[in-house]
Amino acid sequence: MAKITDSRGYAIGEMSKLTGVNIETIRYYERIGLMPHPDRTAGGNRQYNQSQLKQLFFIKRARELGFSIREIRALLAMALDSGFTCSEVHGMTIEHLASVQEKITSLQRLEQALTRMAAECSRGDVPDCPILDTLFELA
Amino acid sequence: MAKITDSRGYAIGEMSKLTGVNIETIRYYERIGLMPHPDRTAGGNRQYNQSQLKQLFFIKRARELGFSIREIRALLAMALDSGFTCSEVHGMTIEHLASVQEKITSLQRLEQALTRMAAECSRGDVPDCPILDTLFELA
DNA sequence: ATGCGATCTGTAGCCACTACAGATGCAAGG
DNA sequence: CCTTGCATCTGTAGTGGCTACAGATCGCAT
Repeated sequence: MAKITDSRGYAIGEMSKLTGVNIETIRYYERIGLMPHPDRTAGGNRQYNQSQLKQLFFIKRARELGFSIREIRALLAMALDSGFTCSEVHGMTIEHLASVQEKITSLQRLEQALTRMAAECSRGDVPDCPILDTLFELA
Repeated sequence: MAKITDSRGYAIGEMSKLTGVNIETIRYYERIGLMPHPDRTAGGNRQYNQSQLKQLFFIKRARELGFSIREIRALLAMALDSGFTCSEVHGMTIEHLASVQEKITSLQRLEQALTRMAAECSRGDVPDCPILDTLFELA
């Protein structure tokens, strides 16, 4: 049984390269308690283990899915304590999905408004612009 | 010719009610130079005029369209100086539109991923969850 | 004159990072 | 063993776009 992956742990730079999370951000996650305090070398450098690497991947992926830090904290608590239930996780996911869908809808409204405004514009070299007129109309 | 609207100017609270912009936010806009310094009463309260009201409406609308403060600064500069051209405004609008569309696309990708994850979930009362499994997979 | 809501200034907090400065750690080459 | 030079350390401040106070003052109606 050779110790392959866990032999000496990962320095913060390796963690960063492996996960794509910025070094400063990793330290930030530790500061706010999203990542645990890792071991230190004699000189004081951080040394991470395999499970901490997994956790950072987890956070990275959840962030990419648009979960907030607060939500990730909850997801992690569920993932690490064994007392969670799958339906709780499902609930959080559905809730988050709804907020993503809301954002999409409101951005699509913006898109339409902007498209309409741009279409009305002559693009000429004149200082008279229907886009600015629209913005300046008193409601 | 009765002085109706401009008679004594608007207090900040009126500005807020008329435009829907928070009082603190109006002061913030002044601090960062997005709104001009208005006149003051003898006692020091802000008194806004009609054109400042128009400007605040402008800002409000542009924010609702998702323009950043920096972009609004540029739009305002164009709107207030007469040296701007319509095609410049058009350009900014198109650029902003593109960034809105990018956001929509990326949110739609999130939406799909979340929907897929949620669908795989049994929602059971068990501590074994494909959603967390997905997040925990090493890439 | 008084009461009370509106407004004042100034500062700190929010989120999720990012960007330094200045001091060390660590590993490889000479 | 020593230097070199990159990696990492801590701590603080800045970003955007507000929001939320605290404690003082204004202004208007009674």
